[in-house]
Amino acid sequence: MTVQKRRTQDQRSAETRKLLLAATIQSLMEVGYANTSTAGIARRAGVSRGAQTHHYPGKMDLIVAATEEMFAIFSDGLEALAAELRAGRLDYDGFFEAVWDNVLKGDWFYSSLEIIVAARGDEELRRHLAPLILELHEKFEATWSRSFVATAPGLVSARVAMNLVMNVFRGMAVQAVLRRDERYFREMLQALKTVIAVHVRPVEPGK
Amino acid sequence: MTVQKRRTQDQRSAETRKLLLAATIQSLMEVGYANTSTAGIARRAGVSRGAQTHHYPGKMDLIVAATEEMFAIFSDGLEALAAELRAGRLDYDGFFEAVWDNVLKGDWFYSSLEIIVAARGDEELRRHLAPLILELHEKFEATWSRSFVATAPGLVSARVAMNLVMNVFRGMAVQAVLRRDERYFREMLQALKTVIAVHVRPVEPGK
DNA sequence: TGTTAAAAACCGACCGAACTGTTTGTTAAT
DNA sequence: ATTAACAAACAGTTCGGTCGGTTTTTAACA
Repeated sequence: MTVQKRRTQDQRSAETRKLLLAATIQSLMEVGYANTSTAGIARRAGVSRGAQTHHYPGKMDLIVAATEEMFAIFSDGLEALAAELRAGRLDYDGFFEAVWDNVLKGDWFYSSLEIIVAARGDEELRRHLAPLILELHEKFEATWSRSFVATAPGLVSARVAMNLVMNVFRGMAVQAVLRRDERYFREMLQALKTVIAVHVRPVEPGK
Repeated sequence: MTVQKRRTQDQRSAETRKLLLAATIQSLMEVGYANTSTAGIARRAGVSRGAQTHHYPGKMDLIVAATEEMFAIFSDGLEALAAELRAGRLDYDGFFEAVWDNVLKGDWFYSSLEIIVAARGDEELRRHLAPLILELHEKFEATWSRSFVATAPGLVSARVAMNLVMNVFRGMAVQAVLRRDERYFREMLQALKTVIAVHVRPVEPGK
């Protein structure tokens, strides 16, 4: 006989939603969008299907809410690393290594890739996600421009350099799906750092 | 009353298969993997479902065969552009523009992205695709190393530079799904050319 | 060369499984 | 008592795979 804790309605809602969103992200990460079903999410979350439909009536609601959560995790994570860099507790190389590690090892990147790709074939999903992506990019750029300065802004601005880096990471992660080769990725990462270092450097710590 | 052309069995097979593979690629491009069904493919191809199952019994057979076709189109296209570059009929800038144009405008890139992402959640599909990807990469590297030389091979080799470029393109294409901004992409492309030009240059035409 | 049996290509109906959304009923909180 | 949270069964659809039957081509043979 388990003891029933008394929880407020808000607590019950919040906990159930949290479970559902975490299960959604996990499902996208593990089995991909094509194999992610609302029933499967409810099962993973340990929540009845009725509870799931109550909080998120349609599959789209679940996906969009999970995406918001992922993007928040992502931008918070990047900002935390950038703060370490600005504080001088992480150097240029270490920062890149840490970001890449976050991309490849964290749940959120591949989950968001699944969703973005799915959105390509789903007009409604795309409409919901587009503003979220724009907001995410703005946060990225804000974080990045607080942390790096361009050596020759007229040629390659800090903002553009950042987008190059993020795009390389995106591309590498896609490639990693079918080509899991640690040595190759270390080589790529090293080259990326070299190539970007020409155009951008961290702000002076403490400045 | 249409006149029935007499065709050999080989011709009939080849034509039907061609229609089915083209329809598969088109379907992946237009509606994505999640919304691509075997019945839909047969409909697009103007082929009965029976004929489809005869030539490609399972969905996987269809997908794998279509992937082989796409990869062939892709590597042939890149080699053709590189040949133009080597012949001096295309300069460094023009080559990059043309490759990017191929990526964004052609059917094959997003189709292959759909398949790669789907493969992440499907062990069997991944097993079938992995060797195809390796073969494709080898062709890329062969084409590229015939066409470019590194300025400082010890620092960033021609091979690694190419992979950086391809990864940036991959990343940009993914980004383009939710952020269709022509100006932004031109800016990125310009920066990419600038950044890579430091480490790599085309072989001398005619050499 | 004309005939015909075998093989290949093609057709479309059918089946079970899985999924999303809906609905009706129950329990817990206010 | 009223409302929100939770539970579970149900309905309609779609999908991938299977299968018996038909048409076209091939090839053996008289």
